[in-house]
Amino acid sequence: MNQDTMNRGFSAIMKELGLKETPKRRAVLEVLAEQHGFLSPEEVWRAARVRFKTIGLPTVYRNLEELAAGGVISTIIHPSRQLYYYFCTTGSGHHHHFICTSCRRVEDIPECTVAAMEQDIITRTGGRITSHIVQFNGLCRHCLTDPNKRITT
Amino acid sequence: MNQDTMNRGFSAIMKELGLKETPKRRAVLEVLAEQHGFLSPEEVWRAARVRFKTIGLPTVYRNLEELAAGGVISTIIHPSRQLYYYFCTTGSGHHHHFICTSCRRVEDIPECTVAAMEQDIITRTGGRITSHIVQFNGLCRHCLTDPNKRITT
DNA sequence: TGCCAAAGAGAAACGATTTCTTTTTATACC
DNA sequence: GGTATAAAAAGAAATCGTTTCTCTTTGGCA
Repeated sequence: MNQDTMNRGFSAIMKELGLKETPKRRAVLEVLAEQHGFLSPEEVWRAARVRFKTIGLPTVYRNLEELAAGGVISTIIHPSRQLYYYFCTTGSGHHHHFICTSCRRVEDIPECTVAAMEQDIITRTGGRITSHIVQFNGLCRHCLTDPNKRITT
Repeated sequence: MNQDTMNRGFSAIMKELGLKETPKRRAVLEVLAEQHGFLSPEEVWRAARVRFKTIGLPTVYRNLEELAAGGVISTIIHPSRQLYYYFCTTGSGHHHHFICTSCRRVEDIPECTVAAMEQDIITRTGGRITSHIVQFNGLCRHCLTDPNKRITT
């Protein structure tokens, strides 16, 4: 994804979500989009500070939250229960992931599988599902076959 | 589950896990077993303090963790990302849940569904799964049909 | 160009969870 | 039953990810 594509796409995204297009907000999104895997809020902050001498950690938290609420980025709950963020290139909409705890690679889980599971639960319990956490943690095939292929960035 | 059954079962559980059978540890387990739904560590602590004037919150945390590691109780990640605990009466082994965020009722999700999903991901990605979070949050049929049926304890 | 609500800075608070040190206690062995 | 020992617990304090607060700045529209 080149800089132009990114900028054009990001402007549209901000507009759609009714968010002002500020440099800080764009930076937060850019940092994530340039990344292979998921990042912690603090990691996003450190990367953003390279461009802006002053950018507050609360600003990063707020923007990550807003962008995640808008479905632009997705949240990853690490086994440590820390929250990480990931830029979904697979387009908009709710996602589920298989995350590599070693290299931080993220792979999509087909929505249909989750939808079927959800329908099964609704039928079985008679309840209503308001949200869910479906996430598989492990080692991707790259880390599995050759630990040196590990991406640490 | 009456007191006798509980005590006999609990002793065996402690022994199996190689844990000393202390009054505090038994209390933590009893508190959870007497409960309809999931509890926070602090709620367990408050309930346990009724029996013991002195029981530390760290003690509760430690015991909950040990018992969860042993598979005796299961963890629930609330949408707020707070950790809750739940005593599984469905026997040992890994479980998945549909939790009611209103009355705290917990219903099991059939393991087969999750297993199929896991196998699908392994085949598709070529990776290895080391852990997962599969949890559906919502309102159970009781809370859905009649909010007054809500169990708040 | 100026207005104004949204956004951000920086400091401070928050709160769940963990760590540390000392004391207590359950269990194994005599 | 008495004792050694390693696990367990108390209580206080630290940790640290996250949020809140107040004041200042700024993007977007009239």
